[in-house]
Amino acid sequence: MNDKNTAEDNDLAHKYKDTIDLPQTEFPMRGNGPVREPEIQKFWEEQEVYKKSIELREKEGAQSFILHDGPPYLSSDKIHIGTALNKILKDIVIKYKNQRGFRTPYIPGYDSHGLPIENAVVKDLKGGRSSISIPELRERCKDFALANLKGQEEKFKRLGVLGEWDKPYVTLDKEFEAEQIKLFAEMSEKGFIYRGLKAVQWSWGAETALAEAEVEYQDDHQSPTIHVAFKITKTNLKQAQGTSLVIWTTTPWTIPGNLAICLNKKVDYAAFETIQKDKEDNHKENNQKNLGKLIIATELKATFEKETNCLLTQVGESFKGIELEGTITKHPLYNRDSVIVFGEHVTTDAGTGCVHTAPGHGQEDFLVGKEYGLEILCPVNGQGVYTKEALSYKFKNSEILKKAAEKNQSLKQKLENRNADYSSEIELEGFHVTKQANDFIIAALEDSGALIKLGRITHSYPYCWRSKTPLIFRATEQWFASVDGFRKKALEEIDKVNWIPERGRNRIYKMVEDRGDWCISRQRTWGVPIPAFYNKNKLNDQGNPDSILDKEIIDHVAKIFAKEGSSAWYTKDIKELIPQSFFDKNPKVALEGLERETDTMDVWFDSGSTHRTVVAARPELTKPGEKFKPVDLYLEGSDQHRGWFQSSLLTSVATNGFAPYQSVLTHGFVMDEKGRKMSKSLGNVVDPADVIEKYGADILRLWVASVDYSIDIKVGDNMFKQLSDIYRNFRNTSRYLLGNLFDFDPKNDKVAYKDLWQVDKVILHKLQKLTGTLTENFDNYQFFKYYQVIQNFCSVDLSAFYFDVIKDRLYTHGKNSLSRKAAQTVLFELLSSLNRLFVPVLPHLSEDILSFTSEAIKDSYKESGFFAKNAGAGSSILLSNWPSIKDKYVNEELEVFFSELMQIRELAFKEVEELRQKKEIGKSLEAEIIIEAQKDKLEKLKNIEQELKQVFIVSKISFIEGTDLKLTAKVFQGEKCYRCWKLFDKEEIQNGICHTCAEAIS
RNA sequence: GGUCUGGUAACUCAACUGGUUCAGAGUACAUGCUUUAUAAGCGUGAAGUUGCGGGUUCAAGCCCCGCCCAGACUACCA
Repeated sequence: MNDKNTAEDNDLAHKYKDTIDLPQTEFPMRGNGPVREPEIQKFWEEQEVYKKSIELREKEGAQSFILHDGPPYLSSDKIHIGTALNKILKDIVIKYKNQRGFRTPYIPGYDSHGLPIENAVVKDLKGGRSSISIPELRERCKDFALANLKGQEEKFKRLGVLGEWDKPYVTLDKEFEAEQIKLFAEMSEKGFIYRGLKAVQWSWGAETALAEAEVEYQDDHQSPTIHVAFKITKTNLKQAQGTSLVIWTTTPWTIPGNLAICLNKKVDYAAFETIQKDKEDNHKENNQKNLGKLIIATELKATFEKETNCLLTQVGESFKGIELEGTITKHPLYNRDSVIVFGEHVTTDAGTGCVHTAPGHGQEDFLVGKEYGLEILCPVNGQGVYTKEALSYKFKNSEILKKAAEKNQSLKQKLENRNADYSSEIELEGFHVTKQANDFIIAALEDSGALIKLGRITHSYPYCWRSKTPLIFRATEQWFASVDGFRKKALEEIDKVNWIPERGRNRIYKMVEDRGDWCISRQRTWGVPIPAFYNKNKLNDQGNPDSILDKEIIDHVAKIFAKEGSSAWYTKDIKELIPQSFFDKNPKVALEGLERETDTMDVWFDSGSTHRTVVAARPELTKPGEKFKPVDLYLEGSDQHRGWFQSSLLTSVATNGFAPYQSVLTHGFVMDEKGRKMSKSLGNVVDPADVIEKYGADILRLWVASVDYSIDIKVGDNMFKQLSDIYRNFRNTSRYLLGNLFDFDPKNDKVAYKDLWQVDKVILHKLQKLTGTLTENFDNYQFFKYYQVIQNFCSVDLSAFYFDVIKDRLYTHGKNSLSRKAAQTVLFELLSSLNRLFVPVLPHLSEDILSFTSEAIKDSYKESGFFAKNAGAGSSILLSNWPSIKDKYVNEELEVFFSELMQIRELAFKEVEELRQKKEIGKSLEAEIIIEAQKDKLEKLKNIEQELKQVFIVSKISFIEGTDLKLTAKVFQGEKCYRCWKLFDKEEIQNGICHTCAEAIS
């Protein structure tokens, strides 16, 4: 081991230290994103980089690449990590495509109408929603939405997302609304819009019908369960005479709507003599009750006995359900028939095999009711309260009702408010279905003797996503888009779209194939009004005023909306909303008999119409002189298969006849580090704002680029810590490049390819390959491959290999030596490429790198195609071109040479490491490597002896001819050059330094 | 409940249509070196029963069946 710490050592080392060419740069080692990024973003804004990025490409005559933004919802001014992911993915695509020379307008959008906003606003109203007028309420909703828009916009910008932030699209824009109802009119013209009665999922909490998307199921819903006997009053089947059918239901409040009992034609039924044991009274002798003969499905006998505490004894032959055709029973509460019908949905999984059927209160019931021509009776209003049609009931035993009222205070209250005597005839009108009606009906059934058993069940039940109240089924009149009218075309179009990943195609295909008609109307205030009128003087089949949906009127209204916004619908006189020409053409319609529609459109219709209201309407998004065509890309979370992708597809196919997009890319959902869903209760929610505050936006963007977004995406602090390390590696790689290029002027210093060393050529080759791979990865939207590949290049090829190997040349060979300039030539190519390759994912880092790049190098960029044409001096890195592959640097042969070299290097390092472990050496320059190899191989290696020493970072290599390749290392007993630190034979050192060094400083 | 997707080292990803040897990289970790990228850099090392259990095959991380876990979508039990 050489002595290191003598005074002489220090003197000499100090003497020569100033003569070596160490890297020089101010580029900070740490990114300090939280502070530095906002500065960079300010620079982008001041430079109007977004605007320039479009204009420069336009001047080049570029093709457009249109990524149409799906609008996030404005219910909050914060953004979710999933939204951040989405926006960053979009921005990566846009930035990349722009670098590739495309004209890439990006117009951010916002979804501003709908229930959640309305609810939030109403919640803050002191006097409730009725305390202010509709236009006032709408005004507040608008303010609320726009305030949130400001908040979200700020956060999106902070992500480094570039776009038309000054002119985003918002679904509440006047022009947007005007175009939207025109689109609606067009669908109506084509016969795709109709008004119909439907059993819809109804939220009494929100007083509206809900779209499928707005329904959520709760698993722990508790319901009462009742077994109820319906006396048969007329039947042709002998076994059924003098018996009752038993139904089972979990919604007692639907009993007033009962019009039928549904059986399965093929299921076996039988009448049973039924004895019920009274549980509480079972010591007494008299603890049994004879319930008479009851009919249920035979298969359910045991279940029934258990559930109702009964003992069943079959009477007579069993029979198929079909044999009860024509049978009539009596409603247990009213003097009304309940007829027997049949349906396939009746199973023997649960209940009694006899299904209580209220056509106004259930999907299946509704369909069966229609099939059998039953009245669609729905005695419940929008608030979930019985109407007059629910009739009345008089208790024989008023004690039963009294007891029920004691248990249910709200029922008691209701009864007392009415001053009702418990024994009088009680109108059901005014009872709320879940709050009072259930208990009342149960009591009434008990009183009438029809109630066999009351129980409780915990099951999953649909709830309103906003008001969190249980849903009911209600048959109501609604506006629909008839998907049947264009389903076939829509499916054809799905197959023409490029779905990324491919399975997205199957998903949306099946959804569109199976879906029913699209219920478009919402009984809400905050939305685009459905531009329809009702004629009180003409009634439809349901006895309701006839509806008018007329293109001429809508076009007229659209003009008003375009000028004043859609609130005009509520503030203007009807007279102003309808053009005179309409009355001229329809002389039978009188103005006095008309009422305006109060429903608004489903918000999915708002966003689903953006291909018309935004893409076709904004000149930036259509190429000058070009007709509207499907945009290149929609990019959203996979939940949008049922949402935006579908609503956009449907409205576009219905009106344009084609899909609004050529490609659709979907990403998965963001989970926590363990792959669990994020939820407030688990406390595992990652807030993008926190990440930015702690690590900066580039780290967040790097995370986006590092994960396979096609499946579930995990996120957590550990990941960000690791990403920071990778980021630091990128940063230090850049810092090394900048530092060692401080004196390099590409104009004068570039070294010809033939004068480069082998390792230089290898790296240039690898850089070309890297560029090729990354281009491919981006073209295929495989960002995580980009991340892996570029990371590997920076740490393995550069940091651990090339940068280490060329240090001796850079630092000691002399400022203007060919070998130093050769290495710098490569570093220059690396800087020029990497700086731009970082852009899509790490724009801030890229800008930072450029700003610390020497003027000489920046000058050379101007003419080299580094930037978009005409980008001008002081340009942002965001105006750069994606690096292209330089064929002159591609050299496949070197690839083989390189991998061999790396293998040998590995062997050498292992040997050297052994010496180090034995404490015989410190740095590898203190070692000598002895290579033993076959003659021809040995010759090859001998030829590049100088280079090999650099590659192994040792001071000497000896060659011995042998059979197999073998490397050994030993301590090199030489003298140290105090300038370059390599060891030499004693006689080669003069004044403490070697010949080469002496030459370098002479 | 149904359909679909995924499960490879602590983390992010590899392993072409089943086939070169103990399933590979990077990061993290351990450890040594360096003080000439220095709040940096380099070397070396350990780390995986490829979710579990069967099966097909000369051969399975990859194909088949079952199960477990996670997620998404969809439906709803009257």
